[in-house]
Amino acid sequence: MKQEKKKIFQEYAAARGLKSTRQRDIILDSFLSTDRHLSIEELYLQLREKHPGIGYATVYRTLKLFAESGIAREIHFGDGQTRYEHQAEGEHHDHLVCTRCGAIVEFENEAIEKLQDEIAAGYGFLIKNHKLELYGLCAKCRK
Amino acid sequence: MKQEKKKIFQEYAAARGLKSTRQRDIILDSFLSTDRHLSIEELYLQLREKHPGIGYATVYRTLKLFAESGIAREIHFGDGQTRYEHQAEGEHHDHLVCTRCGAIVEFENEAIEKLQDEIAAGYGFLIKNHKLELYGLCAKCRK
DNA sequence: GGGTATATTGAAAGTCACTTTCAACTAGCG
DNA sequence: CGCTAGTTGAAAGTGACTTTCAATATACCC
Ligand SMILES: [Mn+2]
Ligand SMILES: [Mn+2]
Ligand SMILES: [Zn+2]
Ligand SMILES: [Zn+2]
Repeated sequence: MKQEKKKIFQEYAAARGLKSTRQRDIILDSFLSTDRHLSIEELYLQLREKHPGIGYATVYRTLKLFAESGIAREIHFGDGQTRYEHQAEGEHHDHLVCTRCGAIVEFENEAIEKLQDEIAAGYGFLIKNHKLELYGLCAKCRK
Repeated sequence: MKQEKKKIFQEYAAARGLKSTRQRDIILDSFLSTDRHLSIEELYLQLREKHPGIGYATVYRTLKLFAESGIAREIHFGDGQTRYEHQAEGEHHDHLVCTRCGAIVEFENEAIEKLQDEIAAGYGFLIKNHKLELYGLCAKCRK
Protein backbone atom coordinates (compact mmCIF):
# COMPACT_ATOMS: atom_id res chain seq x y z
CA MET A 1 0.00 0.00 0.00
CA LYS A 2 2.60 2.44 1.15
CA GLN A 3 5.19 0.99 -1.19
CA GLU A 4 2.67 1.12 -3.96
CA LYS A 5 2.06 4.83 -3.52
CA LYS A 6 5.76 5.40 -3.39
CA LYS A 7 6.12 3.67 -6.69
CA ILE A 8 3.26 5.59 -8.26
CA PHE A 9 4.88 8.85 -7.28
CA GLN A 10 8.28 7.78 -8.54
CA GLU A 11 6.83 6.84 -11.86
CA TYR A 12 4.96 10.11 -12.06
CA ALA A 13 8.14 11.99 -11.24
CA ALA A 14 10.12 10.10 -13.85
CA ALA A 15 7.50 10.71 -16.52
CA ARG A 16 7.57 14.42 -15.78
CA GLY A 17 11.34 14.68 -15.71
CA LEU A 18 11.38 15.47 -12.01
CA LYS A 19 14.48 14.68 -10.06
CA SER A 20 14.75 12.50 -7.02
CA THR A 21 15.89 14.51 -4.05
CA ARG A 22 16.58 13.92 -0.39
CA GLN A 23 13.79 16.35 0.58
CA ARG A 24 11.17 14.65 -1.53
CA ASP A 25 12.06 11.27 -0.13
CA ILE A 26 11.78 12.53 3.42
CA ILE A 27 8.48 14.30 2.81
CA LEU A 28 7.04 11.31 1.00
CA ASP A 29 7.98 8.92 3.82
CA SER A 30 6.59 11.27 6.38
CA PHE A 31 3.35 11.80 4.50
CA LEU A 32 2.83 8.10 3.93
CA SER A 33 3.58 7.16 7.51
CA THR A 34 0.67 9.03 9.03
CA ASP A 35 -3.04 8.56 8.55
CA ARG A 36 -3.92 11.92 10.00
CA HIS A 37 -5.24 14.70 7.82
CA LEU A 38 -2.31 17.03 8.16
CA SER A 39 -2.13 20.60 6.98
CA ILE A 40 0.97 21.83 5.18
CA GLU A 41 2.07 23.63 8.30
CA GLU A 42 1.52 20.63 10.54
CA LEU A 43 3.56 18.36 8.32
CA TYR A 44 6.22 21.03 8.01
CA LEU A 45 6.55 21.48 11.78
CA GLN A 46 6.62 17.72 12.30
CA LEU A 47 9.32 17.31 9.67
CA ARG A 48 11.46 20.07 11.08
CA GLU A 49 12.06 18.16 14.28
CA LYS A 50 14.15 15.53 12.52
CA HIS A 51 15.12 17.50 9.43
CA PRO A 52 15.70 21.14 10.38
CA GLY A 53 16.86 22.16 6.95
CA ILE A 54 13.65 21.60 5.03
CA GLY A 55 11.72 24.71 4.11
CA TYR A 56 8.02 25.38 4.18
CA ALA A 57 7.98 26.11 0.45
CA THR A 58 9.43 22.71 -0.31
CA VAL A 59 6.80 20.94 1.77
CA TYR A 60 4.11 23.01 0.12
CA ARG A 61 5.37 22.26 -3.40
CA THR A 62 5.93 18.61 -2.69
CA LEU A 63 2.45 18.00 -1.31
CA LYS A 64 1.08 19.62 -4.42
CA LEU A 65 3.09 17.19 -6.52
CA PHE A 66 1.71 14.30 -4.49
CA ALA A 67 -1.79 15.45 -5.33
CA GLU A 68 -0.93 15.78 -9.01
CA SER A 69 0.54 12.31 -9.03
CA GLY A 70 -2.66 10.89 -7.61
CA ILE A 71 -1.36 9.62 -4.28
CA ALA A 72 -2.79 12.51 -2.28
CA ARG A 73 -5.96 14.54 -2.17
CA GLU A 74 -6.30 18.12 -1.03
CA ILE A 75 -9.05 18.73 1.51
CA HIS A 76 -10.55 21.80 3.17
CA PHE A 77 -12.40 21.55 6.44
CA GLY A 78 -13.25 25.21 6.70
CA ASP A 79 -10.54 26.12 9.19
CA GLY A 80 -8.60 28.08 6.62
CA GLN A 81 -5.87 25.50 6.13
CA THR A 82 -5.25 23.16 3.22
CA ARG A 83 -4.85 19.55 4.25
CA TYR A 84 -3.72 16.46 2.38
CA GLU A 85 -4.80 12.88 2.81
CA HIS A 86 -3.83 9.60 1.17
CA GLN A 87 -5.67 8.89 -2.04
CA ALA A 88 -5.94 5.63 -3.93
CA GLU A 89 -7.00 5.19 -7.53
CA GLY A 90 -10.70 4.48 -7.84
CA GLU A 91 -11.38 4.87 -4.16
CA HIS A 92 -13.44 7.55 -2.54
CA HIS A 93 -14.69 8.47 0.89
CA ASP A 94 -16.21 11.39 2.75
CA HIS A 95 -15.66 12.78 6.25
CA LEU A 96 -17.16 13.22 9.67
CA VAL A 97 -15.36 16.04 11.46
CA CYS A 98 -15.47 16.74 15.19
CA THR A 99 -15.55 20.50 15.62
CA ARG A 100 -14.27 20.30 19.16
CA CYS A 101 -11.30 17.93 19.13
CA GLY A 102 -10.65 17.79 15.40
CA ALA A 103 -11.15 14.04 15.16
CA ILE A 104 -11.88 12.85 11.65
CA VAL A 105 -13.69 9.69 10.58
CA GLU A 106 -13.75 8.56 6.98
CA PHE A 107 -16.78 6.81 5.59
CA GLU A 108 -18.13 5.47 2.34
CA ASN A 109 -21.78 5.27 1.46
CA GLU A 110 -22.88 3.92 -1.86
CA ALA A 111 -26.51 4.88 -1.35
CA ILE A 112 -25.64 8.55 -0.94
CA GLU A 113 -23.32 8.50 -3.92
CA LYS A 114 -26.09 7.03 -6.00
CA LEU A 115 -28.61 9.62 -4.88
CA GLN A 116 -26.12 12.33 -5.77
CA ASP A 117 -25.87 10.96 -9.28
CA GLU A 118 -29.63 10.93 -9.59
CA ILE A 119 -29.93 14.52 -8.43
CA ALA A 120 -27.25 15.65 -10.85
CA ALA A 121 -28.90 13.77 -13.69
CA GLY A 122 -32.20 15.41 -12.83
CA TYR A 123 -30.67 18.85 -13.40
CA GLY A 124 -28.65 17.80 -16.42
CA PHE A 125 -25.34 18.21 -14.61
CA LEU A 126 -22.27 16.15 -15.36
CA ILE A 127 -20.58 15.74 -11.98
CA LYS A 128 -16.80 15.76 -11.78
CA ASN A 129 -16.36 15.63 -8.04
CA HIS A 130 -18.18 16.40 -4.85
CA LYS A 131 -17.73 17.25 -1.23
CA LEU A 132 -19.68 15.79 1.66
CA GLU A 133 -18.66 16.66 5.18
CA LEU A 134 -20.60 16.15 8.38
CA TYR A 135 -19.59 18.47 11.21
CA GLY A 136 -20.45 17.94 14.84
CA LEU A 137 -19.26 16.35 18.06
CA CYS A 138 -17.61 12.97 18.15
CA ALA A 139 -18.66 10.32 20.66
CA LYS A 140 -16.04 11.44 23.17
CA CYS A 141 -16.72 15.15 22.89
CA ARG A 142 -20.47 14.97 23.18
CA LYS A 143 -20.36 13.42 26.62
CA MET B 1 -40.60 36.57 2.27
CA LYS B 2 -38.36 39.49 1.64
CA GLN B 3 -40.26 41.68 4.06
CA GLU B 4 -40.14 38.90 6.58
CA LYS B 5 -36.37 38.68 6.47
CA LYS B 6 -36.16 42.42 6.75
CA LYS B 7 -38.22 42.25 9.87
CA ILE B 8 -36.17 39.43 11.35
CA PHE B 9 -33.02 41.44 10.87
CA GLN B 10 -34.54 44.57 12.34
CA GLU B 11 -35.63 42.69 15.42
CA TYR B 12 -32.22 41.10 15.75
CA ALA B 13 -30.62 44.52 15.43
CA ALA B 14 -32.93 46.03 18.03
CA ALA B 15 -32.29 43.20 20.46
CA ARG B 16 -28.56 43.69 20.11
CA GLY B 17 -28.69 47.45 20.45
CA LEU B 18 -27.55 47.93 16.85
CA LYS B 19 -28.50 51.14 15.13
CA SER B 20 -30.39 51.52 11.93
CA THR B 21 -28.23 53.18 9.31
CA ARG B 22 -28.55 54.21 5.71
CA GLN B 23 -25.76 51.80 4.75
CA ARG B 24 -27.38 48.80 6.41
CA ASP B 25 -30.68 49.51 4.73
CA ILE B 26 -29.06 49.76 1.33
CA ILE B 27 -27.04 46.58 1.80
CA LEU B 28 -30.03 44.68 3.14
CA ASP B 29 -32.22 45.69 0.20
CA SER B 30 -29.51 44.82 -2.23
CA PHE B 31 -28.83 41.46 -0.62
CA LEU B 32 -32.50 40.53 -0.49
CA SER B 33 -33.18 41.57 -4.06
CA THR B 34 -30.86 39.03 -5.66
CA ASP B 35 -31.00 35.27 -5.60
CA ARG B 36 -27.44 34.87 -6.76
CA HIS B 37 -24.76 33.58 -4.45
CA LEU B 38 -22.73 36.74 -4.25
CA SER B 39 -19.33 37.11 -2.68
CA ILE B 40 -18.59 40.12 -0.48
CA GLU B 41 -16.61 41.70 -3.29
CA GLU B 42 -19.33 41.11 -5.87
CA LEU B 43 -22.01 42.68 -3.71
CA TYR B 44 -19.67 45.54 -2.86
CA LEU B 45 -18.91 46.29 -6.51
CA GLN B 46 -22.58 46.09 -7.41
CA LEU B 47 -23.50 48.44 -4.59
CA ARG B 48 -20.85 50.96 -5.50
CA GLU B 49 -22.52 51.72 -8.81
CA LYS B 50 -25.50 53.35 -7.12
CA HIS B 51 -23.95 54.16 -3.78
CA PRO B 52 -20.31 55.17 -4.27
CA GLY B 53 -19.73 56.06 -0.64
CA ILE B 54 -20.14 52.61 0.86
CA GLY B 55 -16.94 50.89 1.91
CA TYR B 56 -15.87 47.30 1.56
CA ALA B 57 -15.50 46.92 5.32
CA THR B 58 -19.09 47.97 5.86
CA VAL B 59 -20.38 45.43 3.35
CA TYR B 60 -18.21 42.78 4.96
CA ARG B 61 -19.41 43.59 8.47
CA THR B 62 -23.03 43.88 7.46
CA LEU B 63 -23.14 40.52 5.68
CA LYS B 64 -21.69 38.99 8.81
CA LEU B 65 -24.50 40.52 10.80
CA PHE B 66 -27.03 39.10 8.37
CA ALA B 67 -25.61 35.65 8.98
CA GLU B 68 -25.72 36.14 12.75
CA SER B 69 -29.32 37.27 12.55
CA GLY B 70 -30.26 34.12 10.68
CA ILE B 71 -31.34 35.66 7.38
CA ALA B 72 -28.13 34.73 5.57
CA ARG B 73 -25.80 31.80 5.37
CA GLU B 74 -22.11 31.91 4.58
CA ILE B 75 -20.98 29.51 1.89
CA HIS B 76 -17.63 28.50 0.41
CA PHE B 77 -17.37 26.96 -3.02
CA GLY B 78 -13.64 26.52 -2.99
CA ASP B 79 -12.78 29.54 -5.12
CA GLY B 80 -11.28 31.35 -2.18
CA GLN B 81 -14.14 33.76 -1.70
CA THR B 82 -16.81 33.85 0.99
CA ARG B 83 -20.35 34.02 -0.37
CA TYR B 84 -23.69 34.67 1.28
CA GLU B 85 -27.09 33.32 0.38
CA HIS B 86 -30.58 33.79 1.75
CA GLN B 87 -31.41 31.56 4.66
CA ALA B 88 -34.79 30.79 6.18
CA GLU B 89 -35.45 29.32 9.61
CA GLY B 90 -35.83 25.57 9.47
CA GLU B 91 -35.02 25.32 5.79
CA HIS B 92 -31.99 23.72 4.28
CA HIS B 93 -30.63 22.92 0.87
CA ASP B 94 -27.41 21.88 -0.80
CA HIS B 95 -25.77 22.92 -4.06
CA LEU B 96 -24.85 21.86 -7.55
CA VAL B 97 -22.06 24.08 -8.87
CA CYS B 98 -21.01 24.45 -12.49
CA THR B 99 -17.24 24.76 -12.54
CA ARG B 100 -17.25 26.37 -15.96
CA CYS B 101 -19.90 29.11 -15.87
CA GLY B 102 -20.44 29.35 -12.14
CA ALA B 103 -24.13 28.48 -12.31
CA ILE B 104 -25.57 27.25 -9.05
CA VAL B 105 -28.60 25.07 -8.48
CA GLU B 106 -30.06 24.51 -5.06
CA PHE B 107 -31.61 21.20 -4.16
CA GLU B 108 -33.11 19.41 -1.21
CA ASN B 109 -33.03 15.69 -0.71
CA GLU B 110 -34.56 14.14 2.35
CA ALA B 111 -33.21 10.70 1.60
CA ILE B 112 -29.61 11.92 1.65
CA GLU B 113 -30.16 13.91 4.81
CA LYS B 114 -31.55 10.83 6.45
CA LEU B 115 -28.63 8.66 5.38
CA GLN B 116 -26.27 11.28 6.77
CA ASP B 117 -27.99 11.05 10.14
CA GLU B 118 -27.68 7.29 10.09
CA ILE B 119 -23.99 7.44 9.29
CA ALA B 120 -23.39 9.94 12.07
CA ALA B 121 -25.35 7.84 14.52
CA GLY B 122 -23.32 4.81 13.52
CA TYR B 123 -20.13 6.56 14.59
CA GLY B 124 -21.66 8.16 17.66
CA PHE B 125 -21.42 11.66 16.21
CA LEU B 126 -23.85 14.44 17.04
CA ILE B 127 -24.08 16.44 13.80
CA LYS B 128 -24.43 20.20 13.95
CA ASN B 129 -24.23 20.99 10.28
CA HIS B 130 -22.96 19.61 7.04
CA LYS B 131 -21.81 20.51 3.60
CA LEU B 132 -22.78 18.74 0.40
CA GLU B 133 -21.71 20.19 -2.88
CA LEU B 134 -21.71 18.57 -6.31
CA TYR B 135 -19.26 20.08 -8.77
CA GLY B 136 -19.34 19.58 -12.50
CA LEU B 137 -20.74 20.96 -15.74
CA CYS B 138 -24.27 22.30 -16.03
CA ALA B 139 -26.54 21.28 -18.88
CA LYS B 140 -25.45 24.25 -21.01
CA CYS B 141 -21.75 23.90 -20.42
CA ARG B 142 -21.52 20.18 -21.08
CA LYS B 143 -22.76 20.55 -24.64
C1' DG C 1 35.11 10.87 -12.36
C1' DG C 2 34.66 15.75 -14.31
C1' DG C 3 31.60 19.02 -17.05
C1' DT C 4 26.99 20.63 -18.10
C1' DA C 5 22.26 21.43 -18.65
C1' DT C 6 18.24 21.24 -15.71
C1' DA C 7 15.73 20.83 -11.90
C1' DT C 8 15.27 21.88 -6.91
C1' DT C 9 15.72 24.29 -2.71
C1' DG C 10 15.06 27.75 1.15
C1' DA C 11 14.64 32.44 2.35
C1' DA C 12 12.43 36.25 1.42
C1' DA C 13 9.20 38.94 -0.97
C1' DG C 14 4.59 39.11 -2.94
C1' DT C 15 -0.46 38.13 -3.18
C1' DC C 16 -5.13 37.90 -1.84
C1' DA C 17 -9.10 37.94 0.83
C1' DC C 18 -10.28 39.08 4.53
C1' DT C 19 -10.10 41.45 9.44
C1' DT C 20 -9.04 45.01 12.65
C1' DT C 21 -7.95 49.71 13.99
C1' DC C 22 -9.14 54.38 14.63
C1' DA C 23 -10.56 59.08 14.03
C1' DA C 24 -14.48 61.22 12.10
C1' DC C 25 -19.37 60.52 11.83
C1' DT C 26 -24.31 59.33 13.08
C1' DA C 27 -28.44 57.47 15.63
C1' DG C 28 -31.26 57.39 19.37
C1' DC C 29 -32.60 59.00 23.88
C1' DG C 30 -33.67 62.50 27.29
C1' DC D 1 -30.55 70.31 21.28
C1' DG D 2 -26.70 67.63 23.92
C1' DC D 3 -24.77 63.25 24.95
C1' DT D 4 -23.43 58.61 24.58
C1' DA D 5 -22.79 54.58 22.31
C1' DG D 6 -22.74 52.56 17.92
C1' DT D 7 -21.04 53.11 12.79
C1' DT D 8 -18.38 54.05 8.99
C1' DG D 9 -14.54 54.15 5.47
C1' DA D 10 -9.72 54.32 4.73
C1' DA D 11 -5.82 52.34 5.84
C1' DA D 12 -3.04 49.18 8.19
C1' DG D 13 -2.63 44.37 9.74
C1' DT D 14 -3.14 39.13 9.23
C1' DG D 15 -2.54 34.57 7.76
C1' DA D 16 -2.00 31.13 4.53
C1' DC D 17 -0.41 30.44 0.84
C1' DT D 18 2.42 31.38 -3.74
C1' DT D 19 6.17 33.12 -6.41
C1' DT D 20 10.85 34.74 -7.13
C1' DC D 21 15.67 34.06 -7.37
C1' DA D 22 20.42 33.02 -6.34
C1' DA D 23 22.65 29.04 -4.58
C1' DT D 24 22.62 23.90 -4.84
C1' DA D 25 21.91 19.40 -6.25
C1' DT D 26 20.89 15.84 -10.00
C1' DA D 27 21.17 13.31 -14.06
C1' DC D 28 23.37 12.58 -18.07
C1' DC D 29 27.38 12.84 -21.53
C1' DC D 30 31.84 12.22 -22.22
MN1 LIG E 1 -18.73 10.96 -1.59
MN1 LIG F 1 -27.91 19.06 3.07
ZN1 LIG G 1 -14.24 15.29 19.30
ZN1 LIG H 1 -22.23 25.99 -16.56
